[in-house]
Amino acid sequence: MVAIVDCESFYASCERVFDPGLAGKPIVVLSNNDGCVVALNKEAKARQIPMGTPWFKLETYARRNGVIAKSSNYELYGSLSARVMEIIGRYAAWQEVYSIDESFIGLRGDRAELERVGREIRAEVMRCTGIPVRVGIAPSKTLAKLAILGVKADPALDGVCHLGRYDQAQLDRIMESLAVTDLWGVAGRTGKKLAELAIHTVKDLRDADAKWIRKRFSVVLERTVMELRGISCIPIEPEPRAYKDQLIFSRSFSRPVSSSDEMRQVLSIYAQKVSGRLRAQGQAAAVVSAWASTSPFAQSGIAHSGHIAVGMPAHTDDPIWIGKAAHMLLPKLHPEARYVRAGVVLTDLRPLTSATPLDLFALDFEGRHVGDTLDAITRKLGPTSIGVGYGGLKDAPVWNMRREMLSPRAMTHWGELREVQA
DNA sequence: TCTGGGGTCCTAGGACCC
DNA sequence: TCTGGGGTCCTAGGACCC
Repeated sequence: MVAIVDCESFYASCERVFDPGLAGKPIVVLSNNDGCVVALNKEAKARQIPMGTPWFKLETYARRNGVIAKSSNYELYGSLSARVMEIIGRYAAWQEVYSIDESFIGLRGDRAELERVGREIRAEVMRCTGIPVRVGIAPSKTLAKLAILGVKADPALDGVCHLGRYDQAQLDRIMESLAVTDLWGVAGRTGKKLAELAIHTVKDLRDADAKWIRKRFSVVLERTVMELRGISCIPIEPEPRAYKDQLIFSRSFSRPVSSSDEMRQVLSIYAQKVSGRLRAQGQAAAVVSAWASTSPFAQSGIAHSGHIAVGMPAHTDDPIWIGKAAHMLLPKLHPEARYVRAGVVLTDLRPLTSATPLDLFALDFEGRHVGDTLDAITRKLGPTSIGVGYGGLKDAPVWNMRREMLSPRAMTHWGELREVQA
């Protein structure tokens, strides 16, 4: 059987672990730049605050109604996540860490046994970390995800749902009551297309002709149909990937950027950031893409987004070359548009060892180890201590990220530990 | 004034080959 | 009246996830 263990309102729960005074209060966690709501605990959900609400629209309401807002503290969430995942892993032969707050695991045993293990996981994760988790158990990943919906809907389940507790008639009723878009893997676009074909509920989809679904949609949705019938066909990936297929560094600016000089600087900095991640993976990239776009919410002004993809003559991890490639975006941008976001993307990645280029094609800066030197300096003096070329200019238009409600990094920095008086 | 960031997988269609 | 067939590789874009 497949089980999914997912953390309840993970970011909000992390905040609460180190600030017990927050217990019972509505908490929202904000995206970078304190832009919009990316997580809510159940008290905040009960106040009908929608996910994605921009903070500037919520701020007044929040202050008046005792809603606590927190800037996102990924360092804290990441370290707590690692601990939670390690504990979950003790209970299973294999484990796929699916996201920062979810893990698939494989379990064996009869229903009673699996429900007992589920409760044990829940209790142990709570005891060791203070994070509440839910457990959904079923024959396939999609159904395990569905079982989690059961946990959310029925408090009597006390956090653990083995789908086998329902007989066929009950299961039919449950599936009939759920919209297809409640399913893992079915979002709005597909939902709309399905609705045109009179498929509205999970049960409708389960009972649809799988081959026909494949023809009209894709093999992906066909797999969902099979999984709903209890036939597991989305494989488990126990081994974390050694490498990413692509690396992205993208950020919104703290104010719009129009001038070419400023954008050149932004692209240089982003290129240096993403090339740092590349070197951390021990990889080199052959394609550099860059993009910039204006605000989709702007009421006036020029709406524009530009993007380029540049093939490199050889695989490289050099921040200077990657920066130069990213600069090729500049002529594609509109001189009067106010850009609010940009990104640099690296694809066609290879491990550095097998990327050794022929000397003939080696790039000029290769062998000078500019990247390694940058890495060494930033490790010692911090991420803003040095940059090359335009990325080295002070007063960058992008770095004053707003994080006005940031909690301490209580798991990873000595100076920010939580103090307790006995 | 102020609306996130980083990924994966699949498919259609074009380029190219013989 | 008439212009092949079969295949691979690559990429852009769509859809989805958290």
